[in-house]
Amino acid sequence: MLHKHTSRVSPADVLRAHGFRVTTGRTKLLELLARAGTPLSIQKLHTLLRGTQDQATLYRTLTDLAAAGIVQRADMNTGTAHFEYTPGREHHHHVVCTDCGTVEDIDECALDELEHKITKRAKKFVHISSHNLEFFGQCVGCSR
Amino acid sequence: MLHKHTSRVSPADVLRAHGFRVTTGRTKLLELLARAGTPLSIQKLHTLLRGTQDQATLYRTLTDLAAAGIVQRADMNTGTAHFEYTPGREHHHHVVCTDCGTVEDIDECALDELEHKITKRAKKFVHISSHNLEFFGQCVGCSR
DNA sequence: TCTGTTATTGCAAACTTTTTGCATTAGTAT
DNA sequence: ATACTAATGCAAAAAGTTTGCAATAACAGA
Repeated sequence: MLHKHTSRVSPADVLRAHGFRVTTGRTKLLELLARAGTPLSIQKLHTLLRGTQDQATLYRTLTDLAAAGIVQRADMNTGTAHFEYTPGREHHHHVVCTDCGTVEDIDECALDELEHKITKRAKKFVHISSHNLEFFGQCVGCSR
Repeated sequence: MLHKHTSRVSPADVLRAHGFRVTTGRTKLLELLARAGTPLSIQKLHTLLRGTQDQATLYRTLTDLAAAGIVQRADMNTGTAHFEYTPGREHHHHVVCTDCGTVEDIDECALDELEHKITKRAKKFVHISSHNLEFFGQCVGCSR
C-alpha cells in the first residue's frame, strides 16, 4: 500500500500538466510539501530547503501554484500563510492547536450540503466558489 | 421591533461587565461596530472614527475585546484582520465577494454536529474550542 | 546538440500590517 | 479630591509580503 500522502503522479508531472517549467527549485519544494502532508509556512519551507530558495521566490511560486490548484493556502491564525500539497488528496480541513500549532487532518467536510443551501438562500450571491474552514483547540500534549 | 443589529445592552455595559474601563474611545468604537453589523478592518475603523483613535490603540483594544469575546476576528482573505461586534448576535459566518469584498451573513452554522463528530474521532485533540469559516464567491454585482 | 526566447530566480529595496516601548492622559475606587 | 493604574498617542521597530531588475536556466525549434 502506498503511503497516505504519496501521490502516484510526480511533482514534475504535475508542474508540466499545468504548463509550469519544471525547475529544480519547484520540484524540491513540491516534493517537500508532498512528503510533509501538512500545511507549512514560508519560513518553515525556507528553512527545510536550507535556504536554497529565496523567500521572494517561494512567495511567487506558491502564489502561482495555489492559483493553479496544485497547492492550497490554509490560514491557521498564526499570522503567516501556510501551504499544503493537494494533488491526490481529497478536499479536507484541519484542527490546529492554538498553543503549539500541531495540525490534524479532518477527512470529512460536510459543507457541500450547507454550501448548496446557502447559495439558494443568499441574496447577494448566486454562486459560492470556495470556503475556508479550520478548527482550533488544544492538543493532548498542550492540555496538561 | 428592534433593529437586527441593535443589542439591548449598551457597549458601555458590555465593557463594564468584562472589567474594562469605559473610555470614550472604546465606546465609540463598539457603537460603530454594532451599527455596522458587519466585520470591519482596522483601517476602515480608523477612517470611520476620523482618526480619533490611533491604529496601535485599535489593534490593542480589538485584541483585548476579542479575547473577552466582545468582538470576533474574521479572516476574509484580504490580508488585514476584520472585527465584528458579537454581543446579542448568534454565532454565524459570512459569504465574502472575492472581487469587491461585499459581505453577506449566513445565519446558519451547521458545524456543531460536525465538530462533535470530529472531537470524538480526533487522535491528537480532546476538545475543539472554536472554528473559522468563511465562504467565498462573486457577488451579483461583480459577476456581470 | 546547439541556439534563441522567455519563464524563473536571487538580491535588494519598498511596502503593508502589526507589535512594542515609553511618557502622558484619563477612568475608577476610596 | 486624590491616588492608583489601565488606556492612549506617538514614534520606532518588527514581521510578513510584494516588486523591480538584472542574471540564470528551462524549453522549443532548428
